Amino acid sequence: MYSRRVDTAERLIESTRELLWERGYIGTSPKSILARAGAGQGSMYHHFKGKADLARIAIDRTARELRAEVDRLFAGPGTAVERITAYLRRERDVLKGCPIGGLTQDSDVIADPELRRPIEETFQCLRDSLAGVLTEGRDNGEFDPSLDPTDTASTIVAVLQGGYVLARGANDAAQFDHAVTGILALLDHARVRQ
Amino acid sequence: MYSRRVDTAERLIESTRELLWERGYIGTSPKSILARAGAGQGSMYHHFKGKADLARIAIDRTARELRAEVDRLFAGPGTAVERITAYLRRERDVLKGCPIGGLTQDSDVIADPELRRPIEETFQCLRDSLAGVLTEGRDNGEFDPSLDPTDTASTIVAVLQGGYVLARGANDAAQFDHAVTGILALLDHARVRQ
DNA sequence: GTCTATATACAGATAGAC
DNA sequence: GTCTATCTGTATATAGAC
Repeated sequence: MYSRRVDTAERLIESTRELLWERGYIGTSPKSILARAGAGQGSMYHHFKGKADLARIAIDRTARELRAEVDRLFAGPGTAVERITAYLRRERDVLKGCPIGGLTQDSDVIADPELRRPIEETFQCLRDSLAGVLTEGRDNGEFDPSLDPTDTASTIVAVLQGGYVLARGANDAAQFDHAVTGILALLDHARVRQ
Repeated sequence: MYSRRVDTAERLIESTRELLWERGYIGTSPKSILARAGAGQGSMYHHFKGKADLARIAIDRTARELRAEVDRLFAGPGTAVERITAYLRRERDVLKGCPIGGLTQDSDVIADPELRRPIEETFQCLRDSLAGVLTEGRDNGEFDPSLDPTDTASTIVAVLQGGYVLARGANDAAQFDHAVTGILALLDHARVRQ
């Protein structure tokens, strides 16, 4: 039987995940991680090689969680438009930004292939899921045959990520919603009418 | 007659602009600014109150430049789609990211109204320009009357900002182009055919 | 495993000489 | 106006006691 108390390594990883989301990689110090986890220097360097190692594990976990949620949401029922709408309109803390997309602005993350890879894989996963749904929709007559599923999927992911950027820039979550409303309206124009 | 040699304050501002673009606000130290400008501590604190003051002036200038270019590009001739295409396809160093949009990920920037304001104003300016062009296009019959110019403008700015995010995440500028191609195709579906 | 002590370098700013 | 010296605190990591 495992201890009911969450162990120190686990608390360090979770604290790192929160801080990476709030402050980015450059802005997250080992000291702040230790303070949040309630641990001492020794614990961190016992369980992990250092800041980069801990960050890699934290980012990996966040990316895996996001991909799992994408898989779950797109596996559901509904037309292409319905599933895309559900994904774009799903509840989220817009002003916190995307825990994965936000890291792309961090030059130390982008420069380190170990840190960047989970980000790339997450975008790839999301794009693939969207492209799959769009292809389905096109092939069963929901969309105009001229619609390109992969380019359109890229556009939808970009609207999502750009929506976070606009919202944070204006300190107003509604900016995200406007961008989503706009892309859904445009997608509607690409639908085949009977 | 002014000295031909660019003065120290000017070099400090330009160095700060570059570093903010490359490393963000948190990641830019006074030391790195001084090294790039070839100046000593004393010069910086003589001309500016400190890092935040210098950053504010640098961000203001970058934002103003961007807005001026937006005004210039949208004042040109052409249909709505042509002008929007020209803006989205204009040459840019995609992998460096947007010098304004990238700052939205920086929590210290977003938390300081003085630093955030020029970002908000720049997005507002871009959205207004796009909305103006889209309204024109809708009113002269280029677009379907059901097209909402302001939501669509938000979407286009989001695609732009999100395109940078995707490109940096994949370390591949083509990701930006895919997203742009997708939104232009969707806009085409909203056009009125004769 | 976890703690505290310690080490080197840098962040960010001030003081005062020239 | 610009420089160097100096200051307090933090970043990141290692050492070694318990």
